[in-house]
Amino acid sequence: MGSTKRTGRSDTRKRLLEATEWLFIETGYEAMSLRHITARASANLAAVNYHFGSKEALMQEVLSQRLDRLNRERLQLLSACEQEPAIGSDAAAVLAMLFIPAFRLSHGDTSGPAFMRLLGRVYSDPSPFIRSFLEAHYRPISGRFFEAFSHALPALPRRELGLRLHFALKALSGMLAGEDMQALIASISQGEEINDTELLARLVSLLTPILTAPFGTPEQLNVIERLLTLDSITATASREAPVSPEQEPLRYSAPLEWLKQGELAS
Amino acid sequence: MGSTKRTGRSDTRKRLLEATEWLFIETGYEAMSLRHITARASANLAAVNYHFGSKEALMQEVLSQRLDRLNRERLQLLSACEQEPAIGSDAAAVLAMLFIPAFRLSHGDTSGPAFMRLLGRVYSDPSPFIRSFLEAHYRPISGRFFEAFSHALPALPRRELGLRLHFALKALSGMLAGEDMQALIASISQGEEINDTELLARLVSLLTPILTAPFGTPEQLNVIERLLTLDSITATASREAPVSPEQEPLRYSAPLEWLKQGELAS
DNA sequence: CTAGCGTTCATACACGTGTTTCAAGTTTAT
DNA sequence: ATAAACTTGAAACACGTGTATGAACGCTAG
Repeated sequence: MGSTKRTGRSDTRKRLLEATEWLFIETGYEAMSLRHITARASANLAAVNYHFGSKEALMQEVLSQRLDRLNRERLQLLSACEQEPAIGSDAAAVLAMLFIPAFRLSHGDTSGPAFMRLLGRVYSDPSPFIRSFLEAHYRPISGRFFEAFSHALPALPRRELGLRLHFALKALSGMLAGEDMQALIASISQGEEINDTELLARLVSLLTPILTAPFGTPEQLNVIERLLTLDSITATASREAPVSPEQEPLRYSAPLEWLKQGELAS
Repeated sequence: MGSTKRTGRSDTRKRLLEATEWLFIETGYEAMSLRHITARASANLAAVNYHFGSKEALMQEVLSQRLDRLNRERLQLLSACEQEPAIGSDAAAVLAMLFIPAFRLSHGDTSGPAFMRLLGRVYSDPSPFIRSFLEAHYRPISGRFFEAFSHALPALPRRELGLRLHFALKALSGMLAGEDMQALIASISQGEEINDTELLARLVSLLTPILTAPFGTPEQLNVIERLLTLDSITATASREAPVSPEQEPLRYSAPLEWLKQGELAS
């Protein structure tokens, strides 16, 4: 019997966890107040301090529940692949090993596609608490995957690899954060009848070049140099004739993002 | 004489602007309180409301002063390049046109390398005010540059282009935000005697593949499929033997990021 | 039934936030 | 010098935050 001290039938603890997860996904850590959480969970304000002790402990519980399992399965997949050199030494494959468990968890689980949004939030939330939690919980997996990438890309200096990984993961998290990804997954995966394999391959193929792209070619260098001179010309030209000390304010109206522009003309 | 209503010699307005910019770069919008600002500027708390009216108006002034000029010069450079088809139809070159003015402003100006950090902050700050400001002030340039990219990559569907641009810019902003970029620019540009052209070419060559990479190849699809089966095997295996209902918490210690890992073994 | 324990409730605390007020000081112009 | 305009100063306001306190409730075991 006596497993934990918890005996009674009270689902308010679970309701608090769900409400917290939802609000975190929707608004982020700082903007998510205990009063919002308890209101959404139909619980009393003091309930969170009774069940968890503090806001941070609540959040820690939510994140651990989701991310620990994810990272554990990522490591399992990596271990399983390291036996097969054909896969283990392919940078795109290693990248996919980071994707696939997250992708599966976001599909099969009760949370549904919300899991991806949670990943995006937790990767991009600026709160110090979230950042330190993330760094802490990624400590065991970052080392192993760094070595895997290093093994798949032996020609790349380790410092350069670290830079590019940082780069690629930022791109990934930025991608997951917005609703764009959900829209993409939802519309494409059933609208245009693409299967999971193709969608995953597409995502991976967008990311891998960040890791494998060669340094600037001579032609690129020429283009850059040409642009630099052009830029200095136009810049000095505009400075010689400063139209107004109060630089004319750019007119603006409704928000419009890159993606929406792409949607316009399909 | 009567240009504006301002006559007196009071530099507290300028001090407020500088303190605001510094604190925003360092801590972000929400974490930057008016009391912090006025303390750092050696001004009274009421000064900001007297000179600007509100915290948002203060921030708007700071951002306009920096970003309006940047975007104006970006557009100038784009216009100058559209005359030359050899450059105007190269995706890497168009990407460089976004970089170069920012790069120059961060070098020549009094603000120094802080300008890059400001860009990173403003691109990644989650505050609704910052986001709407950004969307508003990028309205005039996003359209023109989208067309430029579309012209340079005619084979890419517009929707796909929007997706990839969103992707690439997220990666860029994530890059600028951290201190990694400053460390990179500082150490590399004078440590390893690389010139600005090479550094720019390197950054551009990391970003362009996101725009130009082909869709998943058949070999990639095979790899993904193999990984998917492997993943489902390991996942079900671990689910059949659930070690503990309370999943064992991953042990963690000091923070460690990808980049730092790369620095370790040079 | 009743004592005890786990849980919920309303309320209060101490603090930090952006904003406002109005008196005092300082410069500029008549 | 006197008046007007501009600028600073200290204090307070109303609000939202995370946390703490006891009293009341509900169930279950003795």
